[in-house]
Amino acid sequence: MGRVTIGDVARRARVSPAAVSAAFNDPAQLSKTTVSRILATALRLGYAPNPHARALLSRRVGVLGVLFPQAVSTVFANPFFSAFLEGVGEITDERAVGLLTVSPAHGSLARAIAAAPVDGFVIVGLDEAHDEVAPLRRRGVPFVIVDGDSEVASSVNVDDEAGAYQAARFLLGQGHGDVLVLGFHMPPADLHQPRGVAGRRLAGYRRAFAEANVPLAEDSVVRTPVSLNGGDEALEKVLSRGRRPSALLAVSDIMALGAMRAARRNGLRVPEDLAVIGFDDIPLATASHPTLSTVHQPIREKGRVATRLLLRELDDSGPREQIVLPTELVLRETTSTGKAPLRREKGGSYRGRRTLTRAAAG
Amino acid sequence: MGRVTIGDVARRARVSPAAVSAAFNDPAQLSKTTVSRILATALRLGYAPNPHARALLSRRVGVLGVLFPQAVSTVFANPFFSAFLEGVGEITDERAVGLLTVSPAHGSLARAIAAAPVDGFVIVGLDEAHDEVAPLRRRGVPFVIVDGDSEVASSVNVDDEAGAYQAARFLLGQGHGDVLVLGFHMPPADLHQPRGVAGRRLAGYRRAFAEANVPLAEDSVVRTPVSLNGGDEALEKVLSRGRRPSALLAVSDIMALGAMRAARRNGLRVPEDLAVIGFDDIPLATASHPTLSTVHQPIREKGRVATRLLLRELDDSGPREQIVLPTELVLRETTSTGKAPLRREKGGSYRGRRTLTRAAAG
DNA sequence: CTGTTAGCGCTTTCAT
DNA sequence: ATGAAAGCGCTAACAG
Repeated sequence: MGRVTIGDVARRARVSPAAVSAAFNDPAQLSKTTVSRILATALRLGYAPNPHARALLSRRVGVLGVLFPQAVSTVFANPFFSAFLEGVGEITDERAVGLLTVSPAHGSLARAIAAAPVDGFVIVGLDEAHDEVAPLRRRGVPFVIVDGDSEVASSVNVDDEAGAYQAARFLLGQGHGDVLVLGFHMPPADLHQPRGVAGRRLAGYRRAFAEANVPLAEDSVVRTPVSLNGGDEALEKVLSRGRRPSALLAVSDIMALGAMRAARRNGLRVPEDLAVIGFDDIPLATASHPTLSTVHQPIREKGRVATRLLLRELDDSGPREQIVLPTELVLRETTSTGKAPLRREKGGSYRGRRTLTRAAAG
Repeated sequence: MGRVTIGDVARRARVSPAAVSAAFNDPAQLSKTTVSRILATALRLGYAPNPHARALLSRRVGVLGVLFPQAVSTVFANPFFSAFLEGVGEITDERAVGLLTVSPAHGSLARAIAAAPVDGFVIVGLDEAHDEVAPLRRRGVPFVIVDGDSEVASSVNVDDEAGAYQAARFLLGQGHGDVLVLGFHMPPADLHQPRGVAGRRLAGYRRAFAEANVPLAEDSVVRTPVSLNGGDEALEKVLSRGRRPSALLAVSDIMALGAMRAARRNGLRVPEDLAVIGFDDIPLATASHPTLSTVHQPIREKGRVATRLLLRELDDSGPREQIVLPTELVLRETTSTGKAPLRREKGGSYRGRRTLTRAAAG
């Protein structure tokens, strides 16, 4: 029952620990017979190398961390993150490395980060400058930022502003007067100056409203958690106050889907009574009924790109890059007016890659 | 840039490495002034303890592994797993431990398992006797089996057979003659004797068919991947062959949702032309339109229970348990006939807990 | 209260 | 082709 160590195997096989190590890692340098004898005893004794000891020495664990700004349980409730993790998983699977999800949770994020046995981090939704990121830098653990600002670290973002702008402009162009906006729930401190993704999407909406000369009243922007229930309850509350918006912009598809459930429950038909445009284009957007119009962003691709960037940095200490992926308005049934054919409209630009030379980070 | 170690801090602070260690882990045993001096130098130098060294000594990393039988990218494509991970995450967050997902992937599962820096494993969809589980036992890493058979390890399952039976019986009771079954895609070897969840759900369906004296033809059971597209393509193919089933039983909600998409595309109305019952009761089942009738299983609860069981085993070396959670047929709109009120039917039983005494397991 | 000593389990020179 | 010895970074005993 007590864990069997390399020493135990060595003793039983009448060789040195070094020989056992070699038998596992570089069999060529041992004679065939010793190797097989060692392997046999190892098997018989049920020996498995201790990953921690190995990692301590090799400075490699074969694990990539993914850092979320929210509790793990909330993260998995949002298909956006699932899709993102699919992308990450494609690469980690291919490279046979594990995937460690870390989140703020009960204890402090800082502690969790500091203690995480990983070779590198993909950080989602946090700016490089964020306090939580400091311990990583301290530990000298390489990281890539996703959906957040960065100057020196590599990062992957999408053109949120342009996508949001397209969505709002389309709705306004249809003549909708009362548009309800479902935004990200956020700490009060950030409310008047939302940063990152939340800020960019809202800014896109606002630009369209401004251009169309339609005022966007403060009570038309409802902050709500990124979940089915979040969207559902947000619309429910608005409807219960007697307001009847004719269109809805949601910063996330899952919110939009939740809102549609509330709409249906309240006897509103989509899109006739309520036009809806989401954001993300999660796989379910095409499986809902009616199918969801939304701002497409390449979610899986985002995960793949970020992971490759990180892995490359780990392997080659390659250069840092800031990447911005395009967004695109996809019109489906929740905005269809009569029998008009569905349209696709090119959204954000692919700004190309700015490659930075290695900076004095970390 | 070179990582700073405890020794560096000790030297600069003019104390011993042990003092530095104490300053971090048990400040009480040091004088206040020394502690703050040490902490200050640590901060200045950018010191962070090395998790591997720490784990090597303490035999604790603060990470729980979750082992899936499929590639990570497939796993995250199935909301069932997301919901399960939500449950797991609730507990790991609470206890401030990380969550490492490991999957077969490119490299061998065995290697991945052996090398994973975790304190314990939640194993999903693999029997205790499975070959892949051996290395764990060898390493002496505690684990809990979910959705799989086990004799000595703790396990969490639901009453698949009973749930499936209820679903099939209901459909058959409605007089459906041509029922299509969407089953789990599986390796050819297992086809004629499916094990575990796949076997139990199919067995439940079969029992209902047998009782109703309706033959279940082999070509009425279509094996398909557990995903939106899997279900979509499966039904598409059947329809394209000219067959028009009046009802569909899917072993997974996500398949059912995919099939509904295919049905809609082919002009079939649900439930009028095609009644549908899924399995799992993922959150989306209530957000789809029409809402999905399904066999409810407490997915998040399953994740929570399994994780608590594992944690308890790690902490107390507590006793092993085999737990079976109940299932329940939930009738929603995809089986509604006319205006009949929705029904709930109690399904599987909560068999209670068999508590095993500690067995001689690795 | 603080410092010294001795490993945790493994790999890696460097001899043999 | 094989073994001995040193040490990765940290902490747990013990002494001082």
